[in-house]
Amino acid sequence: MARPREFDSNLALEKAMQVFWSKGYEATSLSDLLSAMGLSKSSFYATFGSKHELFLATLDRYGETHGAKLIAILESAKSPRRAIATVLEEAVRATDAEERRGCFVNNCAVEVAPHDHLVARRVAKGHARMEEAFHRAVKVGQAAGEITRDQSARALARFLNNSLAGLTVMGEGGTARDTLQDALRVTLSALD
Amino acid sequence: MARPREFDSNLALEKAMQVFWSKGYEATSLSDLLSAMGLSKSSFYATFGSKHELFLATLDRYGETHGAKLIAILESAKSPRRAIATVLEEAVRATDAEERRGCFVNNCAVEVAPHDHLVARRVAKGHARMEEAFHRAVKVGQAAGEITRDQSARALARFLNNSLAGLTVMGEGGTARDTLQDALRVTLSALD
DNA sequence: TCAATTTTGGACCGACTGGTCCGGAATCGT
DNA sequence: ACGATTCCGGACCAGTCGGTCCAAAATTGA
Repeated sequence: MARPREFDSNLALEKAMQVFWSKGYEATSLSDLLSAMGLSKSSFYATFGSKHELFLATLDRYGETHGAKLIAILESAKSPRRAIATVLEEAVRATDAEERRGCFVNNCAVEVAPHDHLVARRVAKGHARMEEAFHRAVKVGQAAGEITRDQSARALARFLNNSLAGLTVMGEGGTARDTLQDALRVTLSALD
Repeated sequence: MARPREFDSNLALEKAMQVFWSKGYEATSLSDLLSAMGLSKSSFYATFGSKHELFLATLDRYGETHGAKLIAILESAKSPRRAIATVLEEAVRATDAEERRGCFVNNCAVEVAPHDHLVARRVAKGHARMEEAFHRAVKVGQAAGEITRDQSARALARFLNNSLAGLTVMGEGGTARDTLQDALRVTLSALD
């Protein structure tokens, strides 16, 4: 019995994430979401509860997709040093996109986290997972002699995470690619 | 002739900046501004034109006050190396404040700049001024032998600017002080 | 004192906000 | 074919949004 739902809720969630990522939380209206997700108000509220709950869900989704992808790169079998460079270069490359929207987690850290502890928790978790991934990569790299042992793996991981956040934010501000590449180059040289 | 204005428009601008800095552009309503600035709607529009024009004015003001302060530190007669450390430490220290609100310019880079080229221009200018200040400090430091000459002063300046942006964003996301200090320490060690 | 000038509070505007609710349509198992 | 169940479009809600406008009050130089 029961009529089956006519929309793919996973797909709708993905669409919603794209909108939030592009426009931010406050600037995204219900009708923005409804038209992007392609469903009616009733279905929206029945399925996702509210704009805020949906937002939390999109943040989670971001972690499971984009976040996981970066982490996978860091854990790839190739040289950890090279993997780290790839991740940072990815942030620089994103600057070329027609639409600069940075990293969803960092956007949330700036716009929403200070006033919303549920968002803050997710942001902190996202950062922590990236730090752990960097940490593992650095440890492997140190063992392989690719990365300096003058600094602890933990400190280097935190440093890399911080530089990555910087790149995404500077990129959103419109900083030229060359400028970011200079910053990236020095960042990587700190691993020597 | 003419009745003199009853409010200090500079003070009102300062109050408005504090509100925008704390809440962001979209989340700040007209009534938030009016009550913080202590003036009526008519005076508001007669003096500042619109919410958006006021926002641009507060961004300019931020550059002339907070931005200039950081630049002054970088140009202080003391050791440039020490001055650079002070500026970065300042970003870490800001994390302790009852309200984490990061750097107004970086907040704008994330929330507004991607969709508003007037804001984007001001953000770019703010970043450029910081880069120049870092650049001068690095050059002096290199001449004094405090800072490595393995990297160009320009690249180091861009690297420092990027790390600073990272610290402010990570701080807003709730990152622990120790974590930021690790990142800071490695950043400074890259100057060796 | 008085006209000129400017500021002021607040009424008012249409549009839109996020959110609720209901009646009809669609699809199921039987 | 039919009752049960679920979905969906859209009417509707009070509140707020940014912004305009005007009449009254206040302060000026003369």
